[in-house]
Amino acid sequence: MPTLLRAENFDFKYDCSKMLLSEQEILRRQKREELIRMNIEPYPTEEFVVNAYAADILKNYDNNKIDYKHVTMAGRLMGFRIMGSAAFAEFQDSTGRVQLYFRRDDLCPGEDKTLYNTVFKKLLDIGDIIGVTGYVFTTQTGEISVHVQEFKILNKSLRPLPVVKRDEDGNIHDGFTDPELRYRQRYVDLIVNPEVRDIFIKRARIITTMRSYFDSNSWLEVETPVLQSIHGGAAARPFTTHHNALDVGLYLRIATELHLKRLIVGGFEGVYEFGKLFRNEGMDRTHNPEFTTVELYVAYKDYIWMMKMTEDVLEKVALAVNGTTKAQFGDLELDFAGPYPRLSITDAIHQFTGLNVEALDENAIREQCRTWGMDVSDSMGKGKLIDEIFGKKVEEHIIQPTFIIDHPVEMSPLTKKHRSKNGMVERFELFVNGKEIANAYSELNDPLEQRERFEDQLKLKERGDEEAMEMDDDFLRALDYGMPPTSGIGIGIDRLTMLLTNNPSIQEVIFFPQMRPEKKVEVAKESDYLDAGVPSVWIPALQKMSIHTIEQLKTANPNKIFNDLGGLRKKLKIEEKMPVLDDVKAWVG
RNA sequence: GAUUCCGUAGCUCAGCUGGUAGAGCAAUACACUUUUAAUGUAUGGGUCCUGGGUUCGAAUCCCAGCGGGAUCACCA
Repeated sequence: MPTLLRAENFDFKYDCSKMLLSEQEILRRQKREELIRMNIEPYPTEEFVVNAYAADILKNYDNNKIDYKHVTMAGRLMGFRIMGSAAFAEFQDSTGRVQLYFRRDDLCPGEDKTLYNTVFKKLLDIGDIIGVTGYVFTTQTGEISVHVQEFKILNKSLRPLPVVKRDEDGNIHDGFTDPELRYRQRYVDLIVNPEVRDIFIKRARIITTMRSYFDSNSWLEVETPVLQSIHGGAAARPFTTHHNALDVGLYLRIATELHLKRLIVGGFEGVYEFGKLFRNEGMDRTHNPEFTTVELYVAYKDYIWMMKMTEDVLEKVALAVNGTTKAQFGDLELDFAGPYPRLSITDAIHQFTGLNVEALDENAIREQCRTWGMDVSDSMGKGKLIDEIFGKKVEEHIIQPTFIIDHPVEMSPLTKKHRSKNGMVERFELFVNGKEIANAYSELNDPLEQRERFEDQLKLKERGDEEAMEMDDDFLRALDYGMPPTSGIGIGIDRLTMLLTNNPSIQEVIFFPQMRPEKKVEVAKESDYLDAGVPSVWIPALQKMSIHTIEQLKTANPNKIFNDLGGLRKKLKIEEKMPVLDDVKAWVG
């Protein structure tokens, strides 16, 4: 064993990305080697058959002790309390944690106590994955535990996990909390922060609940292209990419709308798609460049029907996720039980600002905006101004689920004109907690009017509006054949998940939110130093001087290296006699 | 994109007006047969984000850069 503890093997100084290893990482690599020397495979290939899970044991053992006389489990070691010839360990599987009890003389009934004294006590670490066989019992202090009779290493972990401690009241003592580390290394976050798992389990439940609701109505789940030569269906800046074989530029989709409506033309009565959309815009706590929506289109319906559908499905989703239609969000209690209030955009403005935009002309509204200090230009029409006022003055006040309906036509190029309100369209947006989470229309299906609306968009594009839609001739061709009257809706899955899991940040509900790439500094290997002419005995001394790259070595002052070498030779107990100054100059080159 | 705060051991964080780099957990060694975040004793562990500058001397002050958080702008 003593050899194990000397971190002198240079092969273990770097990880796979050539970063320098910490003391603990080197030690774990040496433990791995030691296991191999003892003919214990640290990474076994064969299946390990499990017949019990932590959550099940904790829940059912007290009422059904017979069934837990012989359990086999697999999971990760999360902590040890060793006391001589007996020990407790924290064990975590996919369902939760249970305590393991190890006793030397049970594991090693004969003379040879190596399995307990060496393999268990010395060679296992927090983070290792093991399989255990034993029986469930209750300790004197009343904790349901598994008395381990056999264990098998399933994976030796080479990197120390953060150790998060929780006391009886659930207080966290050493949290793994740095958002950057948590998002970049979500796997670690998931291992040590169980509440993070719960968010994603709820997210999955939101999706499966919606899917089964849609399926129960015989609407068809479909998939449409992500790579598109024309991006449409929303106002947003797209990502661009390139297809080599066709040698054409392509966009990543910003919406699924136009393809789904083509499928309604094709004769499906209802189609829906869960999928990623990509928008090349700013990132913040409510925006990720790729995000998930579901869009649903149902023929022979209008937006009034769609409001009822929305209330119904969201109520079911909230119930499925939290067991109640109410959802706690910060200090707020949101209630997803329908029906939700319906407020026209103009009434909403009147209610929250006192301004009656319907009675005023464009100029009067623009003046009012300027008195409020809003940044508005003369090119903005009445519709755009109404939209701006709503965004600046009203949106944030709408907390409980509310349908904002009947938007100005300028802002809605794919929406049918309102059946009775001039200049308006049949559209609703569902606002919750001041944020839009769904957007729906009575879909525009008059091909000629749709062409005019696209042409209006092109004019905006010519004036520099990067978000304006492009003309989509194939979509218009489809409408020429005839699309039944249809209502469609898009729901933001990420934002809905935020609301139902009480998370103010979208990064918390996306496994791997977009981050700037990590910059890695490649550290020189032993051979790199040797190539530069440095004898291997002096390499640790150079590393101690913080010369970790050959570039650093080449730009260093040889006199300083020479001087420091003298001191480090003593400190590192290097027996070799000192090189001469000219040798050092040769290393630097 | 703008403003602002932060970056110190594997993790969470101290480190004041510049003077030899600290704690808890984790790790290592020894002791310990029922512990509940936390047994005892001892030990090891650092590119103080990077690069410049000021200074006799910089984790600390100044400048620039990199990364992240928050707020705002755009957007869903």
